[in-house]
Amino acid sequence: MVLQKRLDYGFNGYQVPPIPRATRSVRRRGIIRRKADGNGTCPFDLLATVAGKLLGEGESSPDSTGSVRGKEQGATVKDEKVKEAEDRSLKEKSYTEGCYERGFFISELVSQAPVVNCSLSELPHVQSDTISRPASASMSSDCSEKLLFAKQFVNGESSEEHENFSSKTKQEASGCGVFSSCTLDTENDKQMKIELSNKAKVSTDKGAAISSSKFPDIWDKNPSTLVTSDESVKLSLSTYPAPCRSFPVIRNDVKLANKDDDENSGCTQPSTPNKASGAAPRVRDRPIKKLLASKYWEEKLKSDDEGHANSGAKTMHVYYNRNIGYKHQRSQRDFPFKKRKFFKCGSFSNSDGEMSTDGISSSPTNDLHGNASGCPAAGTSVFNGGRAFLRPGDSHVKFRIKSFKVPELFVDIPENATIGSLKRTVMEAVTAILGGGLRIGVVFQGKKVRDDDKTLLQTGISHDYKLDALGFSLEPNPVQTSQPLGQDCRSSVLPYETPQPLTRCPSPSTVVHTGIQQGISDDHTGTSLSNFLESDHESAPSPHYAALEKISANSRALVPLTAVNAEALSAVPLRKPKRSEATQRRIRRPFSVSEVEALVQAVEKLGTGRWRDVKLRAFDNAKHRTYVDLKDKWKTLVHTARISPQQRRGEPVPQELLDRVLTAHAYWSQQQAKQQMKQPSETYLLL
DNA sequence: TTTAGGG
DNA sequence: CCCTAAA
Repeated sequence: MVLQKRLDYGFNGYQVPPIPRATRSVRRRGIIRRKADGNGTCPFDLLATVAGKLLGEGESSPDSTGSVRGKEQGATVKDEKVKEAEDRSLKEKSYTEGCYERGFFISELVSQAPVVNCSLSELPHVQSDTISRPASASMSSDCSEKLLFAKQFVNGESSEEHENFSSKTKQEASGCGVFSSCTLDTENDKQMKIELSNKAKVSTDKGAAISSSKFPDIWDKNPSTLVTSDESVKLSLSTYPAPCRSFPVIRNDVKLANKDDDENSGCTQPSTPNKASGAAPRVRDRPIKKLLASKYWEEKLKSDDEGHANSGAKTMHVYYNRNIGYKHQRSQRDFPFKKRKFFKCGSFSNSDGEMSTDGISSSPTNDLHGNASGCPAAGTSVFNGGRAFLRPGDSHVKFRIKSFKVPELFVDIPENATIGSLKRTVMEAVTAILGGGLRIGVVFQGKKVRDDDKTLLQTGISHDYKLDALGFSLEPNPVQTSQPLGQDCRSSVLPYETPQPLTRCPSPSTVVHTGIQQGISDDHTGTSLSNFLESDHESAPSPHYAALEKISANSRALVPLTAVNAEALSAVPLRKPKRSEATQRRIRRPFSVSEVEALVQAVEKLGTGRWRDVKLRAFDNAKHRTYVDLKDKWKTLVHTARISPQQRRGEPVPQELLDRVLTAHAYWSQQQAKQQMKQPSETYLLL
């Protein structure tokens, strides 16, 4: 029985570390400089820049070594330490600072003991204050079973929410209840679920409308484990930030700019009581590679304390990365990660305070407020506070994006899976999300800026713009298949410009970490990513992917099952737009006459429709010729044979061969037709 | 993974 | 050649 148990983890949001870490490359720094002048960059460029940094950076530096805390801890379930970590994470998340919390809370409820509160309180990272609320909420539900509940709260809701917080939490708790229903009700069943989500509450409650039934997919595969109850769904929806996520923006900090390192960066909010916030920052910085490594987490965790790695001081110039790696999306179901269907608009913004120049986190409340503004009922998801500074004489507007949040993830993993596998699973999920394609949305003064051609100046984004006025959001690509919810919410958002290829986030790990940690850094920025689930990491060109893949590979050994769902917001697929370098088109290699002959000969013998055999027979050693290539070549040969010699291009193919092509084609077509005749007849007979 | 087709 | 739906 035990073995059978699974854990579902829903991570609502991971935060993506602030993009940049100052340390090494520019990219790390979150700072982006843009010209403010009219001629300068347009919003679109800005977006691209942001996205590029986020996604594009392939490698992140892994400096950190230490222990990772954030996520891992959260993830790790083992021992009390683990619990603590979870708690921590919870706290952090709960920390209201910025957004509510983006973190997740993970509480493990072990048999009947509603330990939650304690755990929360205990959470190391978090200052007790921040978290308590959420924690309580989650805590409230006791689950006899082990219940891991991690949630991020995202909120951008207004202050009201803030007040309501407790109530909300409760609700969420109830949401847990859902789980609980699974778990609690059936005490016998042991299930462990972890749900991490950033849920931003969506003012628009389409969510309500959404019933679990509508989104069965997510869970369906493992019904037992998954939470299907409507309530849960609702909750999540409600919580969820809409598809559009907003995140805090960036502030231009001169000061920050100067700093390099993680720790230094003003981003960190060390000062603030909320540790959670602090934690987040750390995460961000880490390079992806490290992230990958299991150690990665730990390191981050360690780093957290001290440093928040924040984006470095140096200003970065934006660059666009075009890495786009991704491949085809697999069906959602197949994909290990489950997507979350709904996305509403969730938005959360960070409060200004957080955004504060120094990187000082703002008080939670502030955040909330900020959020509120950020996510209007209307549903604009995005929001954030950002500041732009303009130095006199400087026509550039600098932005510093502290972090983007990664939207929730769902992980379904067996109870007996190892912590390591859990970590990997999460990592994979995160990776998938990031790899799915994102696009950036810009919100300025409460409105989405859709005109990519406008300059920053024209838009009003210049040195003197106000802090909260500018926000960026990560939006999922519309491409994704399912996005039932997401669409609704924000389809409006989508309309943005076409996505450009974004580079990948520098460090996935970071993201994750953050996530775990919880909304730590969020304060500033919340981002929502949409995720897709693309299964193929392979395709991903960027280094990240490589790293990721490794991870995943490793993890696989350990983890049997994982289902993660990423949600997709509505959005445009980033990747699609352009194929980044990563996915280069294979070089064109015209077939030589000899190859054509070999092909013709093989087809004459084997017939069409057996391309694999043809490949094996005639091109077994031609690694670059795939059976698809052979098939395509045959197709073109047939076409070539049918057209007049004058219309043919390229290296001329002996007419003799072309004749054979036509002959063989006709023959095999006939054969095929005969087969068809028989089959159908049988079918008819049956009918 | 292959096949089959459209792009 | 690429991309995908189907199988």
